[in-house]
Amino acid sequence: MPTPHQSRADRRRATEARILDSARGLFAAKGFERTTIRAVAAAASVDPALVMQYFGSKRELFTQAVQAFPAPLTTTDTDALVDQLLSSLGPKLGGLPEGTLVMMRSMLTDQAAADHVRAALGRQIDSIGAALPPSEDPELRAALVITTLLGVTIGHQLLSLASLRDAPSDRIAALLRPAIKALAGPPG
Amino acid sequence: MPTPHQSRADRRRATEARILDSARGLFAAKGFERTTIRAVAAAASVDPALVMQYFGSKRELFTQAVQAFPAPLTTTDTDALVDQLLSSLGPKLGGLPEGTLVMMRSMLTDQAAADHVRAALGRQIDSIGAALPPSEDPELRAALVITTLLGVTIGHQLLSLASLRDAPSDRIAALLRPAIKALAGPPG
DNA sequence: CCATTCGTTCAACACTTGTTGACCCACTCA
DNA sequence: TGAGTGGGTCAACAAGTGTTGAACGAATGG
Repeated sequence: MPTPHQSRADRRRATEARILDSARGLFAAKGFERTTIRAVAAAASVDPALVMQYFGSKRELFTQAVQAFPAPLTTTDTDALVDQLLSSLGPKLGGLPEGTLVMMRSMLTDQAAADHVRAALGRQIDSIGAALPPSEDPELRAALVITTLLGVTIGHQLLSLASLRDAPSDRIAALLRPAIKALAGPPG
Repeated sequence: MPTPHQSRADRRRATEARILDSARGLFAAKGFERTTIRAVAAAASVDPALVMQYFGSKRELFTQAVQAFPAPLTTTDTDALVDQLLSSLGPKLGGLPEGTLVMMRSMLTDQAAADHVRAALGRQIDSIGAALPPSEDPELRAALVITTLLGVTIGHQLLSLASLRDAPSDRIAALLRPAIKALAGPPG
């Protein structure tokens, strides 16, 4: 049912966006391997061949669906840094962009996704490590901060652990804050 | 080259064990989907059909390769509990059984693995929640403790983040301890 | 020493996957 | 109105998957 008052170019952009959305949803839910071009096409009410024509390959579709992992943060104030990190967990429910979930879902079973995540987390770790109060191993502390948040996010968003799903996210943040601060370094 | 002084039954058990080992290694490295029966068979220097005859199906092979997720812990002393949890991260390098890594590798992309992990973590959370000092949300605190350790383990064992790979694991444990205690509850 | 078990292999099936090239037809535009 | 662009579909291929049934051949046991 073609929406009226829409130019051919508009329709094309719309179709392309619809495909990309379906892909993101499926990749986020099932990962790279288990998401099939045919399923994406069906979800977008389109022929599989069209997906190929627009995106070239399944891999290319994946990278377009992912876009970017969160950019590294920079703050010199530890408290502000912690707040910023915690807010990325989701002010309400599922606060991080779907493209990020797509990456996380596939990072344990797809080489390309793993490389991407390793690099992105590495950048975050460096940037946080530099912002932490002086201590013996700022980079290791930063890595532990990041992996802690990673674990909580996985349990919450990807595994849907009941205890986390049912908890208000500001409560989660409140409980997490002292732990993150403890990891970050010497009080003060 | 058949080892002499080995009965037919012995050889059969040896072959079966060799297949299971190859399977565990591949499942742990690449996950359920990307591990093929043919690859397992090749790694065990055996025909693919033999794998089927011994294990029935790829799924069955997987569950046999996994065996059990860590059993829930029970201790009433918080400090001892924390120590026990930290030691599961690996006294030296990679302290947890390969079967556990197999599960973790596939939990984000395989429904059965996800269910298994959810259940196992749920049990751990319950058990830890009951052992925690009285507070408002013992179960939520327990969930955060577990997911924190999960995240660090993933970063360390499955993603091989450089900052974690290069760190002595007792240093990791030392940095983690205060954070876990902060999550566990009120000091005392 | 022969019949038989049984560990093991061979060859094939049925199916799904990513990917491709030919084709159709509604819309644009001159 | 009539040619032509281009969004979209159809049908098929080649490769790889889990899985199966028949067959082989060395060790066994009577």
